[in-house]
Amino acid sequence: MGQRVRPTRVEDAYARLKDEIRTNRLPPGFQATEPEIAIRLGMSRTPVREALIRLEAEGLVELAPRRGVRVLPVQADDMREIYEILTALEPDAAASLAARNLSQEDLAPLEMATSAMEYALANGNLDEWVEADDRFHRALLELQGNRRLQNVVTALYDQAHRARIVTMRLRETPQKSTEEHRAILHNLQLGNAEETRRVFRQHRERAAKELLGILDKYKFGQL
Amino acid sequence: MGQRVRPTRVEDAYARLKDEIRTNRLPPGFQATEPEIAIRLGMSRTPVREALIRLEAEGLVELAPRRGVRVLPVQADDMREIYEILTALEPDAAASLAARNLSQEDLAPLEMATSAMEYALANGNLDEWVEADDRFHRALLELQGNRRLQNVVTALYDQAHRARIVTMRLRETPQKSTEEHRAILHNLQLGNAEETRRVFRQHRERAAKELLGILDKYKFGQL
DNA sequence: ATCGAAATTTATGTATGCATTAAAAAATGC
DNA sequence: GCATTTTTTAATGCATACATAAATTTCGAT
Repeated sequence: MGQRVRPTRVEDAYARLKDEIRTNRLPPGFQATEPEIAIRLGMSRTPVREALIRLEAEGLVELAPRRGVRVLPVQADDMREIYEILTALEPDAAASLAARNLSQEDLAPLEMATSAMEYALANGNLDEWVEADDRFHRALLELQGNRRLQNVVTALYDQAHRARIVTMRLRETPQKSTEEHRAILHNLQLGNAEETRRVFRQHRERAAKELLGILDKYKFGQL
Repeated sequence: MGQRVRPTRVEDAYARLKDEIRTNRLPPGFQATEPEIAIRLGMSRTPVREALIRLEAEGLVELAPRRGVRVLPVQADDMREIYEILTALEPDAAASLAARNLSQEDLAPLEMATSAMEYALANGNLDEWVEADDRFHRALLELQGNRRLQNVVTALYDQAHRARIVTMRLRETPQKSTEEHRAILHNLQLGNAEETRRVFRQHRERAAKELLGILDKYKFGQL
């Protein structure tokens, strides 16, 4: 299979930093210099720098000229931008997938993710719910196949993920959202492209509205 | 204004390489090692490397383990991916712009780009036509305002640009395409969101079909 | 001539060194 | 005290050094 290459330090730095950012352990606004990060990760500045360039390209950090790296905040306006794009992209992708009339087997990853969401919801496990939600959307993209689309959407998810973690606790339980996922899956199974698109679009628009409402309401200065 | 910082070598390397790739002076499939590029650009490997990482993130080159950099080809499948995304994004963006009922003045950049296309078409200046077309789409995005959307679409344009240059010569004159731009602009002026979306979507779908037809027909092994 | 092993070359990943210059701190004058 | 200048500190951009390992060539044996 894919020749196992020994992981490089750059990859390590990239993965670790990205994970810490995604999970808010390196919170928005966090700032540090290259040497500081290098020491923390136990390597020289070179691989750290290269990892940071990648993270910057993905929109997770900003490399300020003399102040080092800053983890970018995700504020209401950012989420507006992100959801605007997702609302345009995902329903289309789902519709094209529905048109392909996939087998139950092909759709299994979506079925599993949906069930996991329902299960997590029933148990009030919000973190797990968010993860399952993520899996659903990623699996859908993978099935759809457009690699560039996957990259674009994934990058946006990674940016939005942090805000979602925080707002998760400030909203009602995601009952509605879970039902919508089930409905999307149902329409994918039926191969109903137009209805899939409609339901998905509505899902995104409702979710965006809800999330933005919370962000505006609580006015996170630096989220 | 934005404090003029002396351009760094990384920026220089990035800009030069990107331009050479965009214009096919570094054609798809071109391959070189880091030291080779460094010598060509008159700098050490370090800034070259950092520029290459950026270009890789943008999907223009591939950093193969031991073979150095390779300029990525843009084949039919790639264009299919790119146009699928653009078809989902741009019509939506245009529609949201139309809904804002912009003034003639605001729309001036689009007017100028459209006129330039018509002029270039009349004079059979295809290179200029492509550039004006590019300006139209970029101006529209800028007006629309979503920064992330701009980045995503711009990156896709940069990838597609090279294929467009080549196929330009193998197709009929872009009469139809030019008219469609005029129609899009017209609907933006009228503030007709739904019709703007429809016309734009049709524009994208027709353009994609045409371009893919040419790519499939001529079967560019390595474009 | 053909194959395989050993030697050589060289691209990469990473560390380190260093000049430049921004920022912070200290010192000076009012 | 407060503002201003000087000094010090230290972060970055870039060059260079170097170990490792892949690729290539050389060489020898059959």
